[in-house]
Amino acid sequence: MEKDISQAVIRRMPRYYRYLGELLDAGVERISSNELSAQMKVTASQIRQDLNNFGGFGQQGYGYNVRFLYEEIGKILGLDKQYHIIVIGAGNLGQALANYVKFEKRGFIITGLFDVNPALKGLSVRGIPVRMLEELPEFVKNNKIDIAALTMPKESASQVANQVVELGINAIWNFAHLDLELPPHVVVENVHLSDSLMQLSYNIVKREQHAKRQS
Amino acid sequence: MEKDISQAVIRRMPRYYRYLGELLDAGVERISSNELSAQMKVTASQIRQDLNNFGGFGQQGYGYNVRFLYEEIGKILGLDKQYHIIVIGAGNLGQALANYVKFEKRGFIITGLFDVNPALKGLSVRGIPVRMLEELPEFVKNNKIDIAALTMPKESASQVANQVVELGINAIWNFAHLDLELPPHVVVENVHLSDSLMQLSYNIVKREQHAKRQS
DNA sequence: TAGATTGTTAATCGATTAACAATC
DNA sequence: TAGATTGTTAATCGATTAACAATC
Repeated sequence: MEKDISQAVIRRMPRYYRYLGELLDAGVERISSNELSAQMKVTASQIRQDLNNFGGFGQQGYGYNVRFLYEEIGKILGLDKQYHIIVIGAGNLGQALANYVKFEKRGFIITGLFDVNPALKGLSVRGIPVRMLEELPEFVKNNKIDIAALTMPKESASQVANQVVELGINAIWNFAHLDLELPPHVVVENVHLSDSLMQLSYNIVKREQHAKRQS
Repeated sequence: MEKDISQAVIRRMPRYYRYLGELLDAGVERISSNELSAQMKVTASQIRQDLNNFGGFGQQGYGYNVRFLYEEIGKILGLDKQYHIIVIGAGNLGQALANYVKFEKRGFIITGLFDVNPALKGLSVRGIPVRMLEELPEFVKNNKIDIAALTMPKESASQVANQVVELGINAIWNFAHLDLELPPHVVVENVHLSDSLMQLSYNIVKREQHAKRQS
């Protein structure tokens, strides 16, 4: 059994993917770890180490073929597959996800939108009708769903997460501000916007203290 | 000059803050690093080390006073101050931020909403009117703004970021999917939703490979 | 072949965990 | 005072960087 790749490496992969995509769009054919290092402001050593966790994608004396590396990283990230997503919570955030066309290009297809608010009945976002939450079991039975995005208030998130897992969905993109406790086979990715905002305010305060110390 | 505290520690602070807030709401008065460790699923050692970066908040033989520690972490994160935020890009995501009342409780006040789309003229979210982007310089001159949240498409993000910095705003909450290149005094916090989604799909693929190997 | 650049091993640096003396 | 638990030092572990032999 091969060793697990560290989360630090995984977090960097989408960024490599993005830079390579831009190079590809710009018509660049090959790139060395050194050139990429300069653009991305990470060490060339780190780039080579990171990539070699997954295999040898380059060639001595040449560097990396941009298109090839782009596609390989895409495969590593699972972007060669399709994922059907339901969004639970059809407020602004849920609608924002449903509207974000870029996701579809990468194989993430928003298939359903759910809410408990009857006022949203009849609303449809990019052709996807908002369904009432009680229709969820039936819907999941009839449609292969890979991911549930939770964009409802945190009060109901825990319960809905359990329900979703019981219905056989094993991957959750969690925007609710709490830690979900779920069976180990369930993959959870958290987006905690308020944590992010607090990191920002920490850095603002730090900068101001720093400035004060200077003077 | 004291040493910089590592980003790893900073990223964990909002989570401590959240758990302590919940303990406070639950009426818990004191907690030991060991009890907290069990709840948060991190080591007690890490909790003590993290906190002692900022000072000794506990007491031997007693543990930590929940309310005191909660408030101290709040101060560390700068939550004892107010921040005025403008959101540039009044699409679903921008509206979601403007609507998120929880932020206000922590001192983050959405003060303005901007967009280039004339169709949004007249719209108002939680009493905040959507203004046209050309009104931005005037608005920033007349209002003290601390943070600009960028929720517009990435194509214009770089240019708007530069403008915002020129107008004297030195903190950016960046939702656009690109790396902003700004002067070093500007604090940037990125939220890259598609990176997050790719990490999720990576973990889905990993789990499936794992399951296959088992069988 | 000579030059360039990878893949990979070794060295360093930093972060996490363990241990325990200090002290409430 | 005895017991509990912190604050902090030391040990371990892991991640990053440097160096260089392999090789295109």
